[in-house]
Amino acid sequence: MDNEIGQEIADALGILLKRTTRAHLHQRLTEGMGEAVDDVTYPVLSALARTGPRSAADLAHDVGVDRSGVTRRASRLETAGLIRREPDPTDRRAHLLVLTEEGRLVVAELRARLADHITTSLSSWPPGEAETFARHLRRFTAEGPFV
Amino acid sequence: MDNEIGQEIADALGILLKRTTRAHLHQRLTEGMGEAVDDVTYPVLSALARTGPRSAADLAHDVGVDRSGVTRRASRLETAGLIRREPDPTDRRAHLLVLTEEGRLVVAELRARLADHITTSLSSWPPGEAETFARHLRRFTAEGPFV
DNA sequence: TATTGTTATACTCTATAACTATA
DNA sequence: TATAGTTATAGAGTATAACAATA
Repeated sequence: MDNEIGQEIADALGILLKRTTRAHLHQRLTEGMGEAVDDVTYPVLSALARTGPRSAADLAHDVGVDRSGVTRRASRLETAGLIRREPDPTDRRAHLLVLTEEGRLVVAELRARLADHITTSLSSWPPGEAETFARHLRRFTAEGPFV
Repeated sequence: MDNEIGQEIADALGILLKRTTRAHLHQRLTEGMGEAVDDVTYPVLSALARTGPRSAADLAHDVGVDRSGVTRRASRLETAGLIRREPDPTDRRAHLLVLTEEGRLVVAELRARLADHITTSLSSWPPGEAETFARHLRRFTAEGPFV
């Protein structure tokens, strides 16, 4: 057997996927953004920022919950003023979830903080290796064992 | 700003850390191992296999829950016959959680399946790049933004 | 006094199943 | 019929706070 590499990656993923990882990271990075922004609601904001206005059913797969879960998260975000619901002009059953201006600012700020945080943690790496790692990690998530 | 790399890694992590990732992966890999083995209880088994018998309070940090959480998971695993509780000879307040023979077999099998699964998904990578990625990922989890 | 394992409690988040409105 | 958003419900998992036993 030659599974050393697989084993090494599996062990590292075990640490990354610990339940507390997301929560701790977000807790540290969401300072001053209000209670509505946490590791549960951020994927909704992030997906809207990445792809533009979407319906709840459409977002469900990206976020990793079903449409009732998207509805609940959207309601929290709407109350906080970070998104708004608009009727879908092409389908009167559906609503589009749209980032408000404040929502856009929050996403931009949190994305910047997260990227900064990661960049800082890579600052001691040899030149070029961080780039290589980023490329590999992207490929791994795109075609890796989770797909 | 030169946060392209940080941003790229952040986006990839967003996919990796999706709530459903762990659950789906485990669901696919725990075929035939009984109901007690899932993404919630596996970290307990895995930590015991890695470090030997431990107390619940001692395991809590590794697993990412508090000691009451370890107790609950341990009770499920004990009922399933995968671990047993033994008195700690050095501290009569504590119990050591110990893998049974069946527990050892389950961990070994699941570790092998996981490593195989990852190795397979990397089989199309250029020679040497998987090794590089594994090394980078280990370093990233050891000293990265989560520490 | 402090820490151990355990349990009861309250809380959060989830999927499922309903419901109404529209395709 | 099927799918949209929403809501009530039940289930799983958690942290917190208690408890008795031991350090």
